[in-house]
Amino acid sequence: MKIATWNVNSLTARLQHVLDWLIANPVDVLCLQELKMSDDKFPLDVLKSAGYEAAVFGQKTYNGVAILSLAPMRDVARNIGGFTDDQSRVIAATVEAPAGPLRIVNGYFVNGQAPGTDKFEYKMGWLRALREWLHAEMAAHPNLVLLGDFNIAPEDRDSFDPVGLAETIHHTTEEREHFKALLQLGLVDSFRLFEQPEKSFSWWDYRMLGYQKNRGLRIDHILVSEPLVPRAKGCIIDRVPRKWEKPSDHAPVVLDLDQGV
DNA sequence: ATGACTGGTCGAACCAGA
Repeated sequence: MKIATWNVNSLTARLQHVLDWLIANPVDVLCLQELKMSDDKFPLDVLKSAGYEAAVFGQKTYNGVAILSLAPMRDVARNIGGFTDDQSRVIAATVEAPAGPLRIVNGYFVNGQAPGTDKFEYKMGWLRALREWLHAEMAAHPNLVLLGDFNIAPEDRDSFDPVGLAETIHHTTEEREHFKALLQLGLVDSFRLFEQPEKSFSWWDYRMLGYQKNRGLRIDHILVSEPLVPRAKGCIIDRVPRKWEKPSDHAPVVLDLDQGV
């Protein structure tokens, strides 16, 4: 089965791209971020016609996340348990897969703007709360996938300019420590389980020909809990829709998960 | 050095993204 994540930068602007991409890539689960729409605007019907159930946690103008799934979902949870947040950034659901239930946790992590700002402090508090909540979530759900737009480039090789951008947003030691702390919970960065091209990125700035010059960052990730590691068959970044007209600035990331034995 | 693009909200220039 395949599980994907894609920050679409407005589902209103990108609905046709999502539908076109799903026809070419009929993944079992697609996690979306930055819907930029309230729940009542969510295109449930058209996605249903495409074969997908949806669990939605929208927000007007900013943020907003959703899980699309071919199989029914249950136990849908919104935002980080025990953490009060007026921004819609996390949705979780359990998907019944052939090899047993999978807990899907879809996050649109805080951007954080720049170290020293209020937004950066919000990012740090948010990441701390996420980790604490995930600790319990993983105990309850051994087969767990944490995926989405992390807004963290975990290592220097995940940035087009690690020296020039050292200790700037997405590259700070503090953010990277938070990423490592997620791994220490028992999660594995599935992309790095496999050999990958150098300069693999999932986001490119719209400005200054960012994509054409491959000036990007790898900030969209799919982490899997340890029991799922032997089932991971591949993880790729699909740059194709980034070349379409009026693209999202992010590309989808796709994990191929074996059915298991 | 700062700007650059893009989407949303408006109903003109913002904010926010990364």
